[in-house]
Amino acid sequence: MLKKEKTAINYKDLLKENGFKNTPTRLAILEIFSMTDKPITAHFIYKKLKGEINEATVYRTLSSFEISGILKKVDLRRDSIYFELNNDHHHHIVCTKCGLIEDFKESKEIEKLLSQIVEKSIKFKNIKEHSLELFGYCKVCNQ
Amino acid sequence: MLKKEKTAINYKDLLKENGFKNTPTRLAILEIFSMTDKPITAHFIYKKLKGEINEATVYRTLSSFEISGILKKVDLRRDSIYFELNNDHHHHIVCTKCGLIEDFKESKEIEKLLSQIVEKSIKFKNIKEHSLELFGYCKVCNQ
DNA sequence: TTCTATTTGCAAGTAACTTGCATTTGTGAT
DNA sequence: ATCACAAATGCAAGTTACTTGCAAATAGAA
Repeated sequence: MLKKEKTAINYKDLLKENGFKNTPTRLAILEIFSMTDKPITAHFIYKKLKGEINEATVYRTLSSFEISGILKKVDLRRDSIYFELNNDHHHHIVCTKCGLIEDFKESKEIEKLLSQIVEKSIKFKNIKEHSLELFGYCKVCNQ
Repeated sequence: MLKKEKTAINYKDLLKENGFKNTPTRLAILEIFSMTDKPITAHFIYKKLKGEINEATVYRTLSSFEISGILKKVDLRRDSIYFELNNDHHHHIVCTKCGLIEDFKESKEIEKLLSQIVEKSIKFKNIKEHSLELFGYCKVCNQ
């Protein structure tokens, strides 16, 4: 198992705020997310912490972090589900050939147009989130 | 196995255009898609045709239809992948509680804003498609 | 009708999680 | 500091959704 270590950012409080116990496993997982600027999979985290953590624990942790809102699920049309820190709202452009990911921020205009769609909806009232991902070839793969 | 039957719409030509042989299985699957106005899963199709078709064949057929462009994959954040006919471009509002789906058409404005995002991208050139799904509670589940 | 590549059925295999249960550990109360 | 207990973890087995290998069947061309 992992040993307790000090972390730069205060993840202890983040865990506490969300009703989680402050364990080395959870700190280590949050560390990896903070060091990685693109969405990652459970398996990626498992490999990074291999020997120090059980894969089932990774899945369980990611799942509870997602429910509490610390993490966000991202579907990149690949084999498995990706997660990223849920601290700034953005979307992705994904190369379906090599897997390259580029982030983009949603403009105020798009946000406004989406909320208009919800207002016009007959059956829906409470829209919490949305996915918006672009798929295609990056400049390298497009050659 | 399924017997050959006449279908109202000419799926025979659709299959031929896409280089597929005209089999009862494929016609039956296309029938189900044309009768169903929302995205469906491989398992849904299998149940509809139970006893007349093998589940592996359903998966194989959906996969090749998706590659050829007859069908479109939709990720509705549920257990399995959904498919729908790829004949008119639209998106979905999904109730994460009961699974209710409402379609919406993308406005010209959104389309324009998305293409501006691609133009501004440094790493990407050839964007083929995008996902845009809204998630939340429908009016019934929101109570 | 015959030939052949494609399609299908069947069964086994795989990848990505999930779950049950025993053990360990963090945390608040004493 | 110690205790008590719920929460967290490890391990192994289970599940689900899908995939693959291969032999048999069949659509479509000749």
